[in-house]
Amino acid sequence: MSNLDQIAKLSGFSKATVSRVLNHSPHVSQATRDTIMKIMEELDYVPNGNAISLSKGQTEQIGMVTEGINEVMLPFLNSFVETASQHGYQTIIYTSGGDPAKELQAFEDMRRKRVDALVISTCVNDQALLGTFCKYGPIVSWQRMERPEIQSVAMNQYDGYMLGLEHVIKQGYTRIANAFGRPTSMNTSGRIQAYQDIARKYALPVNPDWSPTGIYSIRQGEQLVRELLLNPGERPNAILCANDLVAAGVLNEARRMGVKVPEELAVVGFDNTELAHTLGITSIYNPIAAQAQNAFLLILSRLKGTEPEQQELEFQLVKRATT
Amino acid sequence: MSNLDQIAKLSGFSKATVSRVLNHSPHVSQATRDTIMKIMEELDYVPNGNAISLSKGQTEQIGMVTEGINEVMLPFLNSFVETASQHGYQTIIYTSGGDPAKELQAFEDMRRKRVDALVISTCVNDQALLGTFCKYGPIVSWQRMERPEIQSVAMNQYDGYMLGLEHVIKQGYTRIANAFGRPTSMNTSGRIQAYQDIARKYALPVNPDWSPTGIYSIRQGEQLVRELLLNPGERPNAILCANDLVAAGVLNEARRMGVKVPEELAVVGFDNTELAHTLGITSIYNPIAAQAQNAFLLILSRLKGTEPEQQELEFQLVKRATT
DNA sequence: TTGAAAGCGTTACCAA
DNA sequence: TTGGTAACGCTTTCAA
Repeated sequence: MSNLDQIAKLSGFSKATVSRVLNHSPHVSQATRDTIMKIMEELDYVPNGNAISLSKGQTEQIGMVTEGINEVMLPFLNSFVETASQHGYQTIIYTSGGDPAKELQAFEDMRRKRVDALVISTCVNDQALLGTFCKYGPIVSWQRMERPEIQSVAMNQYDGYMLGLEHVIKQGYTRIANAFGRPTSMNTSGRIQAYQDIARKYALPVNPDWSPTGIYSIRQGEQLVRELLLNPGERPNAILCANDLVAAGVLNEARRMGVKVPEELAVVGFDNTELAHTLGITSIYNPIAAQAQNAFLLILSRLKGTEPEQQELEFQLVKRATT
Repeated sequence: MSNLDQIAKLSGFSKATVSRVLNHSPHVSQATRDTIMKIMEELDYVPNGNAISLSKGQTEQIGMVTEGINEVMLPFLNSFVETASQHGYQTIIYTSGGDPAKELQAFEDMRRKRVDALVISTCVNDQALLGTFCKYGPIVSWQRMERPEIQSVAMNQYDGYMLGLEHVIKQGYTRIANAFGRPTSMNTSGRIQAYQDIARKYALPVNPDWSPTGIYSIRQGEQLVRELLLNPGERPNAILCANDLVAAGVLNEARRMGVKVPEELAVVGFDNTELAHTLGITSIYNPIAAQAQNAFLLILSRLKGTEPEQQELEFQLVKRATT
């Protein structure tokens, strides 16, 4: 493997000049540039990325921290990787599997200069602790954060959830159950707030058993339906879900139990993924890919010290066969 | 930010000794180690990852090359990231979006020493070209490869597909259609071979229109069903699909058209993802997560020069409501 | 426009 | 067990 030193020696110029050619500096004569380029080609030269990173103090790599990769965050991940790559940045995946120590590894890696910045989705560590890492580089969160030092590209879940609530009420459903997600997240508290507000506004029957938290998966959705429908006492006639996976589980199990959807039970998903399309589930469109783009752009502006250019985003309700 | 030099000066020892403490060398007295460790803690010292990578000539990062991240490769990605992380390796995502130039970027990055190795799934560049990069580091493929220099953790698709074929035939279906995947992949040719063999064995009716290639997505599955069932002439009564996404599309559209599944049409998916479980689609279990583990272990053995420890894997048919 | 030399922060070899 | 010092391969500042 050839290096910059060899190119310099062979061409008769200094390392500095060769470096200038590499970095497209205008202060190199065309003749010199040509000579050096030719030799680079002959030797099949490629610059060593580690040396550049060490010298510059930047890696052009961004870490994405998450508990695990699932279908809901797929568009986020894809869009982020794509946008980053368009700007010459790479994305490193850090999955914690819910282990705080493992998650912290990603933040340590920013201190170690392995990544220039971090984008986080679901985090299990204390936010105050994570906030202390902000001095080592930009941290942007997909979820809404309590700590102001960690910027967020989250959208106001209150508005999105309200869209779903108003929709089912307009369709005549009143006994509304909610499968909420992570209990500690601000996304969830926004949704809970929306539900409370609308329950008060329309004087809906409220049953504490109808609003469990910590429901994320298909299986949990299936389980939830069994509990809600087999319980003695009044049944809900609409279920709003934390995401489309849960909605799929709910729909599936309800049908298996012989419950008619949407006649006896309305089901609303969230995120409007392909799954919702396939199964014909009414869902709330959440512009996730655009949020990922915003996340990268936010990081880039912090890295370059420029003004961030963000796009305005909004939720939309996509009505299908389950309501 | 403190560095190794400062630790050395403050402790009164040399950089070499400090480095030994960092790398848990046995040739350091306990007293020295304690002294140095204490100072490191006081200064909140962390080693610079780039400097280590440059010096060692290794980054402990592995690139994953793919056209895009979708539901089918999710378990592969998750399992790979997890396994790699257990061994102290990070995973960098390279998505090409089908652009050969972009895909090549990943391979260039291995030359540049940004990644120590590559794991590839679907590749759009010429395999002979990709093979030339083997001299820069290990390359392991998820798909079966024509080039022997690129190792593969693929399983013999012939066997897996045969499982599905024998199953539908045993259930009495004879007019079998196939939604094959990427036409140029060896995975697909293995499946085609299985179909041809079984068609001959049981003297099945073969219709060229019944075996299209290049079908990967839900939408394509929906489209395919329309073509197959609306065409004049004989209809197939079973469709084996390239993956569960396609099967979901097929099932969905068939039902929408009023075709009874499994009475009038059998549907078989591939990979046995959560989607197949949710929709009750018969599918062929493909131990994808274990393949990803094998892929990493193969890379690690090449990197360390040790003997690879691989686990034996096999397909299984999971019968559900669509056959 | 070009060059010399001092970083960047480690590791690894050879002596002591 | 420890230290001195040359790598590792590039960027950047200061002079010329």
